[in-house]
Amino acid sequence: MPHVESAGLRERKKQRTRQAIFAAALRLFAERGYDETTIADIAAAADVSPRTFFAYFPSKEDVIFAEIDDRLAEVQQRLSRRTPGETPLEIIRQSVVEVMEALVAEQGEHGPVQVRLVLERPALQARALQRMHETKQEVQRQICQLCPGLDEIEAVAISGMALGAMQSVVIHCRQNGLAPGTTRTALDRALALMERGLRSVPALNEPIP
Amino acid sequence: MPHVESAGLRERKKQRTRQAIFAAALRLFAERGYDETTIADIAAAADVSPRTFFAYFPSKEDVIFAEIDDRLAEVQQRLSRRTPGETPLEIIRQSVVEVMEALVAEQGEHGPVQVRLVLERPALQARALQRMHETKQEVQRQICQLCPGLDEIEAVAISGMALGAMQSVVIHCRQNGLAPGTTRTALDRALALMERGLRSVPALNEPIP
DNA sequence: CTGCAAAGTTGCAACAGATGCAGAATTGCA
DNA sequence: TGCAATTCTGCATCTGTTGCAACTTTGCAG
Repeated sequence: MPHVESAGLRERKKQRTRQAIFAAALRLFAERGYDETTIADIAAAADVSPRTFFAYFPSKEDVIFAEIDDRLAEVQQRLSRRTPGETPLEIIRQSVVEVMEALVAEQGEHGPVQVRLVLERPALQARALQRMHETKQEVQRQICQLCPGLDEIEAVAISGMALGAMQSVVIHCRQNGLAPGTTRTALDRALALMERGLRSVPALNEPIP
Repeated sequence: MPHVESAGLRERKKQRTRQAIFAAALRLFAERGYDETTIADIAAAADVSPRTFFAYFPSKEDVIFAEIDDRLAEVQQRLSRRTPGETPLEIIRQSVVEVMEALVAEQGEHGPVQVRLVLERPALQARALQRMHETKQEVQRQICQLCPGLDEIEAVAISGMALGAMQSVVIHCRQNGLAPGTTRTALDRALALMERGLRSVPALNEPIP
């Protein structure tokens, strides 16, 4: 019998096929655009039948989101393993930063294409926002667990606030083509603002003429 | 020539047809569910041809969102007309409350069905979140215009924070079946939290054991 | 009242995404 | 080598969506 190693030839072949479909799809998306690429095109380029595509990805959208979803799931896992000694606020800050890093990671040659497609196709953007909302709920659950003294509504508000600010900052930086480092700085400023509160911003508290 | 009055028989008839399609669709969605209702079903129930459906709504989803979109557009319009004397912070608060009220308004007999569908169908939820994001950007633009002394990143963060908190609170209240009044109270608490800042919450700033 | 042009409606054909099903091909292992 | 499980494939089908051309209704001028 085969050992743990690579979990069998069968499994490896499956991974190779999946990767072939993924690579073919992203290449075609980059060349002709998302809507202009059909499942049949992708299947042909990956040398499988159109029907087989759906054995690997539940939908066309999922080709783009599979990786991002994996990374977000990983972050969500990590959220539950916290070392003592930190304050909840520090943990929230750290969580938000980690989620951001999972989102802006542009792995390999396809990352930039994924990001561009999500930003310009409303349907894909909608799905990304939904995934973000799931993450928000996960963060909220963690906050509730971490702070028994905190009302549930407050936990909801805090997670919504933190992830909402992050989401807007990331999208804004992306759309304006800012460098990744700039995004991180912007996020830090946003989080600082959240911690200090809006009352601390003079520009917001002076009556307008 | 016809006067302003009802803008002609033609227009009135169009409105009636639109309403018929809308009502038929919502009734069928409530009875059998969204996915289980086809365009053909809706058209038959509204006594028009399936092709005509698309002359009134660009897609099946739009039957559910047309009204909400209208209300949100109206709120966005109102954002730009502000009376002097208020502080930007007061205006932000007011804007957020107005957006919320546009979202939770359950007009007529179909409102509750719309809300339920959006909450339980991921695809519809995704679209709702996307619309919310557009509103966020509109609020951001207003903040920028209102506070010339404010950095753009900060405006982005503030709108993301405010609308993000509101969004989470509304969804949370909906999913737990809380009364509308409770939602308003919860939103007020969330906004207060945002104004004071997270540093003001003791539970967040004590190290966990 | 009548006819014409504009606006609205409809059927038809076509395409793409998605799904169920059954048979063919492949793989793992005894 | 052969069997059983797994995977791949073709086929039929359904649904949403769009373009097109023909048909019908409506508004209005003469």
